[in-house]
Amino acid sequence: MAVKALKGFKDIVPGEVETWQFIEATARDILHRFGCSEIKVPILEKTKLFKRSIGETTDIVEKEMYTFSDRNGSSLTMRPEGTAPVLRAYIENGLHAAKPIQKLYTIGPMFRHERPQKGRLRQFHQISVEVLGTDLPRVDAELMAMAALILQELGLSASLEINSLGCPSCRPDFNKALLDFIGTIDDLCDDCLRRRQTNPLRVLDCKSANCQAHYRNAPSILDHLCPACADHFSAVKKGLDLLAVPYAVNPFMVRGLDYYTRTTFELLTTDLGAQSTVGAGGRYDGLVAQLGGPAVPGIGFAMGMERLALLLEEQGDGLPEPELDLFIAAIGPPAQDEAFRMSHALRSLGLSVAMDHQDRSLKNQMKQAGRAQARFTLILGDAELEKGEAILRNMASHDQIAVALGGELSAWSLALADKLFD
RNA sequence: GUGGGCGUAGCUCAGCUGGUGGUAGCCCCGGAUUGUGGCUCCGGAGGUCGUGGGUUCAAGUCCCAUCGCUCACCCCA
Repeated sequence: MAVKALKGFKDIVPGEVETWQFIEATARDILHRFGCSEIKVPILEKTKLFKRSIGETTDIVEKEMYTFSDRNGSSLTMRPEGTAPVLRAYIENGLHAAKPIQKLYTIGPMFRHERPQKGRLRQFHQISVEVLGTDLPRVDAELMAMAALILQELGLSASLEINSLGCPSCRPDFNKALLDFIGTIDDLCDDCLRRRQTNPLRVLDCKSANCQAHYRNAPSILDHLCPACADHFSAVKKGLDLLAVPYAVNPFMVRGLDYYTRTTFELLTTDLGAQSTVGAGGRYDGLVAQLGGPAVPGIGFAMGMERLALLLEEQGDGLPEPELDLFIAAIGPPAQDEAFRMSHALRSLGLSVAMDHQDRSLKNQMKQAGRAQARFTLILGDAELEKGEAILRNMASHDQIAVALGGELSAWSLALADKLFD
């Protein structure tokens, strides 16, 4: 049996990769419009980094990380998310000193050992953005508006939900109120009983109809925000209103990582099977300091590229086929030699050129040219070599003209080739 | 970690209560057109029926095991 890829690890093959390139190019373009700079960070980090940032008791850290020992015995982990490595790099390279506000993005693979399903893989890819050095609410609004714009320019629709998780000074109040409330319910489902211990907030997300009926009266985090957090949240909403970005407030929204403070948000869709989140993020004002850096606030989000690609299949218009400038159809060994030389010369001039090296029939080669979406085909056989000119065929119009070998051809450009047919 | 569905050609899939693997579609090659593509027609190539065992005169089909894929739960991008 041939060796196959690991479970949850996927190849992105020609025919699919064009979608990925489109996603990446679109995202990069928009990110740059908003003043973001790319940063490339390693895929392997010390395990400690993720335990400290994501949280020891989160599912990611407890059971989903690809962690193993290096040859010297130190514990390494393949990054399960992008924020921690980027913040580590930000601190390590002194980027806070280089610029008061850093807007950084990174694109690449993340790894989580989960059971794969639609829209979820063990190696998946994220576009991950971090804005460091400011806690102005408008930055939050701007970041969400940017995320929404990326989806919009990809031709995708998703809804934005926002919430505030408060800060270390107001969240404990809410946690206590929530736990008190849960304590009054006597028929929680098994999942919720477990969640009550591990992450009380998460019960509010329960899919059981019975539980949901109870939670309708649950305390809302938004009623427990301290004045500073409440002000921040209303300023964020005002910012979104000013930019005319539609959103819904969801006080029950929960995030899976421990480091979030204040603003959190998700971009949701119903077109991804059981997965509904295409992108998500939030503010993490204590995290940089917690990782040993300066006490600067930050906010970020990530979008799942597999999920974007799935959505493009569901909602998108399809991508244009790549074109080929020229196919050279050569008949017979002498013509093939000449065509071989020509193909390289023309590629050196900037044209995309294809030819066949297998001595196939002209008919077959024309077929290949058609399949490859060639704009022009150059036909070259013994007769043409003798005359010193080849036949240039415009594939769309079927017009053909004779062109001198070594003359027009050597000076070809795309524009010239079109003009030759006037 | 738990549960459901599915493994037949490179891809998408037929194959009924066991009885010789499909003129199937796409793709590929050749021909119709001695040197001119996308359409059409004709011909051809391509298979350890996931793997191992069992039942049977006979297994793609039934049974067991195993591996893989997939969807869902948990959780998440």
